[in-house]
Amino acid sequence: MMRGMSPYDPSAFPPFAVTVDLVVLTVRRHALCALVVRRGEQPFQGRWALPGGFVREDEDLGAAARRELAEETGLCAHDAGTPPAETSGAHLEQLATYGAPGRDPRMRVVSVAHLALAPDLPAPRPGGDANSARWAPVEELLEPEGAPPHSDEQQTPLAFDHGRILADGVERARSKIEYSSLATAFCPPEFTVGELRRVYEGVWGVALDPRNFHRKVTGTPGFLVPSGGTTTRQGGRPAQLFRAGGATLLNPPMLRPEV
Amino acid sequence: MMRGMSPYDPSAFPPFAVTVDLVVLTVRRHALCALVVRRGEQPFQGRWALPGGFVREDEDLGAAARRELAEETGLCAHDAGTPPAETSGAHLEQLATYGAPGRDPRMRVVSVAHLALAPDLPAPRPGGDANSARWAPVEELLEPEGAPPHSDEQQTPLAFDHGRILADGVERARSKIEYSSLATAFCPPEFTVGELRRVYEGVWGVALDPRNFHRKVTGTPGFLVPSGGTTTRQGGRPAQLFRAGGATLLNPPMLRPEV
DNA sequence: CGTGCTTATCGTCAGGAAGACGACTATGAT
DNA sequence: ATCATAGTCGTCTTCCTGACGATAAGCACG
Repeated sequence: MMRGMSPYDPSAFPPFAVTVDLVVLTVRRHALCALVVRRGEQPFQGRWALPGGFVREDEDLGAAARRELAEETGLCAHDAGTPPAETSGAHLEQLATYGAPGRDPRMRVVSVAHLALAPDLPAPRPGGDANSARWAPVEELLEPEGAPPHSDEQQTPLAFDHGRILADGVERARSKIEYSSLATAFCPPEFTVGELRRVYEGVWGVALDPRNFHRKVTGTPGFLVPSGGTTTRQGGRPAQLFRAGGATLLNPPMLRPEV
Repeated sequence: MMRGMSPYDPSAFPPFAVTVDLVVLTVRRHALCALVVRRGEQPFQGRWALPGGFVREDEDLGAAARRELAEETGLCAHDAGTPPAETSGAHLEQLATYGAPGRDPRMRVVSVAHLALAPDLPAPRPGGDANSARWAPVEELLEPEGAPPHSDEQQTPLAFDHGRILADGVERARSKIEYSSLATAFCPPEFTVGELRRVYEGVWGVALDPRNFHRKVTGTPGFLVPSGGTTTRQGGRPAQLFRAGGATLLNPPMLRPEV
C-alpha cells in the first residue's frame, strides 16, 4: 500500500448505484427503431424502458455496456475507435450520463447511457423471455412532444427519464452520420449504395436524391470499397456491393437537407 | 410509498463514489490553456490534476459541475442550451464519464467529466489557497504524446487518468467550434472579429486568413451582432465591436485547415 | 508631421462541391 | 414484349472557400 494513502472515509460521500442504459438503434422498413424492453417490476411496471443494468464490481463502463448489449441482442460490439472487423458487430459509444436526484424513486442511481447502432437483425425477438423486448419506431416512443393526441395521463411511453435519453441518442446518431461513416454500422457487412441511402433516409426522415447520393458516397475516398459482387435483392437493376472502407471521418460531410 | 415498490437490496450492486471533474479551457496569449490544481494528498501528491469533487446527495450532475466551477474560478456557468445572458458566464457541458476500475487506487470512483469554456480571466490565481491553481497550456499538459524528451518516469504530468480526460475535452472543443458559435464563449461579452479569430487560431493551433475569416463570420446570419462601438485595444485600425448573436449552429461550418 | 508598423475591412478571381434534373441501363413481373 | 423498379452516369447552375491584392485608420517613432 502506498505511503500515506488511505481509503476514503465512507461517510465523506453519498452512496450511488451506477448503471448502464442502452440506446440501441436500427433501421427497419425505412424507419429508425429503438430496442425497448418491458419492465416487470415497480416502478413503471409494465411500461417500456431502455435495456440496462448495474455495472459490476471491477467492470469498466464500456465492458458493462458491451455485456448488456450481448445479453439483449447477441451482438458483439466494437468499441468506438476499433476498426470494424469481419464479425457482425455493432457500433457502441458512450452517450451521456444521467444522474438527477429523483430519476429513480428507490435510490440515487447514476446511469451512463451508451449508444449502439446495429444492422437490421434477423431475430426481432432478442433477449431471454417471450415478448418482453421489441423494436419500436422512435417517433412512436418520443411521440408526446407536440400534443398528446388521446390521453394525457402518461407523458411519455418510456419509463424513468428514458425518453430524454432516447432523444439524446437519436439526435447523436442523426448528427453523427453527417460527418462520419457511421451509417455503415446500420448495414450488413455487404450492402449497396441504395441500401446505405435508405439508412440515411430512415435516420433523418427525409428523401435524398439517389443520383447525388451515389455521386457523394462513391466519390468520397475511403468511404466505400467495392466487394466485387452484385445483388438484386432490392429489385430493379443489379446493384454493386460494397463494404465499409477504412475512412471514419467524412470531409466534406454529408449534408442533411434543411428542415 | 408506491405499491409493491421497495428500495434496492444494497448487496445487489457494488458501491460507487461519483465525482465531477472539470476541463476548464481558455485562450491566453494565443494558446489554449486548461485550469489545473495541485494535489495536496496521496495518491499523486504534488502532481497537477483537473479540479473536481464529489457529487453531493440530492445534487444534480450539472449542478455539481457548476458549483465546482464557481468554487474554482468564480464563474457563473450557463447550462448548454441556455441562451448567453448578460452575465459574464462560461459555457458548461457534460463531456464524458470515466469509470475504469483502477483509475483511483483507493476505491471505485466514477467521474462525470464536464467541459467549460471561459474567457481569459483577469484573475490568474483562482480558488482559495495560494499557488495551488494555474492556467497551463494544454500541449504542455499533454506533452508526452510523441516522445518524452527528458525523464521517462512520469508518463503524463496529470494525475489519475486526467490526461485522457483533458485530451478528450480539448478534442471536443476543437471540433465543436467548427460547427457551432461556441468560440464566442472564449471571448468577453464584447469582442472584435480579430479577437474571435485569435480564439480559433489558439484552439486549433493554426493561422487563419484574416480576410476570409472576416467574410465568413460577418456573413453568417445570427453569428455576430454589432454592438455599435469600436476599440483599438489590439492596436492598429479601430475594429468594430460585436456581441454573440442568437445562432448556435454554424451552417455551413467553419472549416479547420487540413493538418 | 510624415514614415512605418499594425490591424481591420473590402474586392476579385478560380476551383470545388452540392442541388436539380435529364438520360440511359439492367433486372424482374405481367 | 412491355412496364415498373432501381441503379448509374452526366450536365448545369449556384454557392462557398482559399488565395491574395488593395485600401483604411489608428499608434509610435523620428
